[in-house]
Amino acid sequence: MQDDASPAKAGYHHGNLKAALITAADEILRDKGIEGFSLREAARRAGVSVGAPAHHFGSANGLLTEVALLGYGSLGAALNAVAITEDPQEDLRALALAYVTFALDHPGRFRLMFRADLVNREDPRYAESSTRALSGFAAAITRKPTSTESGPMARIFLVWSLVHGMANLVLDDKAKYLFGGASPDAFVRQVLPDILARAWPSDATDV
Amino acid sequence: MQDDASPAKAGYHHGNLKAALITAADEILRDKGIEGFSLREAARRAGVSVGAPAHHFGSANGLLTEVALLGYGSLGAALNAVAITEDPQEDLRALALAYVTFALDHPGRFRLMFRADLVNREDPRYAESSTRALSGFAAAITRKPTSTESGPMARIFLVWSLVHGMANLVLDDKAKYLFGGASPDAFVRQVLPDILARAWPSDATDV
DNA sequence: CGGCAATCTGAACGGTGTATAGATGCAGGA
DNA sequence: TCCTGCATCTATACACCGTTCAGATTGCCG
Repeated sequence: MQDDASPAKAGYHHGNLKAALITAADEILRDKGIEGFSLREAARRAGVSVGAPAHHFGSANGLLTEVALLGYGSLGAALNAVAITEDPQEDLRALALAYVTFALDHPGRFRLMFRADLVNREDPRYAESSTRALSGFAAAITRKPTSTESGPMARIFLVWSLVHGMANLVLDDKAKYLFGGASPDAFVRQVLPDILARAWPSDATDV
Repeated sequence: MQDDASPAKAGYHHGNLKAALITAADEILRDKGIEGFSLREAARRAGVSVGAPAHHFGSANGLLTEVALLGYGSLGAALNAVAITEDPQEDLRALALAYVTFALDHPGRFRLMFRADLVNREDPRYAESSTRALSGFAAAITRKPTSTESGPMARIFLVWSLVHGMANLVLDDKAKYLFGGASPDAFVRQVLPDILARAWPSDATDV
């Protein structure tokens, strides 16, 4: 993605503006978060005029949709990088940690991915991209024996809710009200693993 | 709050502008959501010039902080309205349902309450207001026996994460990818109670 | 009843997204 | 090789936004 951003040729025609704008937008998200994003700054970083992005993306929504799709790709990669063990509970703990870590490492991307007002979910790639990102969770949950007769969707929803809630609370710096003034990063590294180990012990049979 | 908004006197001086602006802002959140809010429109709805709010709140941040504090008050009221039974698990299910229902009934307020960039958390009333709102959860969790030796803070964090994650996923219309195209409202009324019953059965001893 | 301080106005500045008319230059056909 | 069509990009304009500030207004207190 980095290389795609370099102009194929300098001059009136950028040569690779679409990719350059996507990269620029992603970098703004990294630098200033989702609230610091502006279409004009993306154009500025790509070295083009304010109206140029409209031709490729129609609107800011169109550009951010592309970034969100990349975001789901990177989340999926982060989750798939978690080694699969023979203990589904262990896998769930590792996936949960990876999920929260991703949110903390890429807060801009993560927040964008869930913003229905900024991302065009009608894009046919959206459902596929977001579903694939969570396929690791789905697999671990289906592999995991359960004592309840809950359907797989209900179980996925519960697990997803838990990790998504943890990610959001930590990202919004709400955990500090419960665990002292520890930084979000320290919390995830030092406290969260313990919490997960007790939430999903390897000998449990819940959900 | 509604009555506080009516001007004590018409004329150059509004008479009760501070309360009127808070009401106007809350109504904008109800009508157009957090992204549709603007300080200028709040001034417009209160029938006052664009610079008037600055005197009372300093900035948009200051006004929204007041609205967020009211929001935590209304969330606390919604949670405290849940009847306390002799079954802590039953209480947790009712609280969870109330939490998600509140988020769905007041999406603008709910989203604002967790926006660190829009709300001044240094305000001394903030910590008190948000802690009190969740006191019902804390009480139910402390009353609930557990088989693990997790600390109360860890247990609160887990429960809060679960309900907060559910609220956010439903609010962001993500549940539909798991449970067909059911509207968020229908999901909360028809599907969620079942899910909660299986997540926190009355005879369980987890978390 | 006079003056002070709180309150509010109105205009200005720099920022935003979007629309549109016109300039530019690449690519492919004659 | 020329040249024409079309995709691409520029520049400008418009309507918003938050914040600031000098000045007008008025309630209130001495």
